[in-house]
Amino acid sequence: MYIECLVMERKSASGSIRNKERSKKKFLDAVGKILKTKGHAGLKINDIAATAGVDKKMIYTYFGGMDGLMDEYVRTQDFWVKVTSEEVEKMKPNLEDGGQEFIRHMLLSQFDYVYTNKEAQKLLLWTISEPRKSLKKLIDTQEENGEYIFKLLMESRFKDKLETYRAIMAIMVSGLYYLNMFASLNGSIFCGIDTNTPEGREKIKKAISFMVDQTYENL
Amino acid sequence: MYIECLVMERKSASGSIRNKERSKKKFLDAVGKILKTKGHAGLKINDIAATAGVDKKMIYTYFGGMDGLMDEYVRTQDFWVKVTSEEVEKMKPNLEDGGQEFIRHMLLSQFDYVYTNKEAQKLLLWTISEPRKSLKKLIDTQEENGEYIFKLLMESRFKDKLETYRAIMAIMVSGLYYLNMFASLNGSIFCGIDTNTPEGREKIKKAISFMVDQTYENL
DNA sequence: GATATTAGACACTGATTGGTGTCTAAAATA
DNA sequence: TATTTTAGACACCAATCAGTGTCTAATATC
Repeated sequence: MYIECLVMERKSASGSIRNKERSKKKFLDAVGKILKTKGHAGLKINDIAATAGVDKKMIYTYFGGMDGLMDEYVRTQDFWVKVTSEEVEKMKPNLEDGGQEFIRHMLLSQFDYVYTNKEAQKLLLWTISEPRKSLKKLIDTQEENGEYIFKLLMESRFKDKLETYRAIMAIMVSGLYYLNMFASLNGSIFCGIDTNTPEGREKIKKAISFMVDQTYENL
Repeated sequence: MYIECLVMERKSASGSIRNKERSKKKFLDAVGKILKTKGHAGLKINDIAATAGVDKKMIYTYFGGMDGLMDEYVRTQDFWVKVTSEEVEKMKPNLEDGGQEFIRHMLLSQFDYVYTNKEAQKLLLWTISEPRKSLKKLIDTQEENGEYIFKLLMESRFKDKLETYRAIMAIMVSGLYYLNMFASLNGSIFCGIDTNTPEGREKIKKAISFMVDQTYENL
């Protein structure tokens, strides 16, 4: 009987009306859409089902419930993980500068990327709002990726100063994260800089560039 | 009739069993307590009433509803507004350095303050999670306060470079905000720095101090 | 002390939430 | 083609949510 069960396992429906994989994708897309517009707090199971246009019951059968769906959604996101791995290849030729131009370029493009990508912004906000295994895993993966870059590009250049270098990067990266999240909500002026105007953003970029240079020249 | 209404206005109850002001305070305290533990998303009217030990109906009669209560709560918070105004007095004697020591001290103490004060942390998170008039007003007040300091201490020192100085401060302040919120949730290691250990925090402080010095020396 | 007012206890409504049971028809299997 | 499986439509439940009406007893006013 058990063997039969295994043998009899049938393929998922792949018709034009009933299609498991297509419906799963619809759910995952709905999560993305709602996250982008309402943030993680707006991820209610009824809304997701309505947005996907598929019965909510399927969320339980496919993903085991909301948590499973959220986790699977988060697992499909890797945003800047791939961005950076593309960039790191592009930048490899001139790595004799200890990664100075690479890190400058990365910080500046990250700053704009998070600004334009609302989904990434809400995901970022999610990670500091709610403890969740899959979010932690996402962060850990990013962290590993970053570690690879630190080891590859900066370790030999900064040696015993590497820890301070790391701390400086931590402040800058989290600073640009926060500024972008701040910009799109309760007022955009922070320390007198309007992070929603091109002029304001240019000032931030200038500051980032200055700080990178100072770090490479004087640390 | 109208005149009579005005004249007849009686004092609020101030007995030991029924006491308007005491109950209002209980509500405001309950908001603080729930915000600290569950964050702004946990601010449900039933929970607040239960925590306060006062009937939820009173929230409507006293504050006009949840929004009114939240707004009044936010209005009572002024956290670092007073911190900085105390500090600015203390630091006034040696303002010939263009505010270098003042800003160093402010950033470092801000970093620890946000770390230990969960309520401030959740309030900060609130401001980048939900648009709300009273939150915007709180931010604007802070911004005015900061503007006063910039004008007083840094303007004459940095002159046409003031805008870049502002941008650097914006990055550092928001960086330390984000790092603290990050630390208390989905993993504490950011760029290889563990912001939950004294060693990790010391590294961040060293970096802050370095960046302040570089700014004052080379901007 | 008598009267008017109001703090607050309690019960209730309707909307929204997450979650499940049942039935049908589409699609896979034999 | 006949049979089995399952996608998914629909109805339903219990819990939780915000908000309101009613009644009583504590308090203020006279």
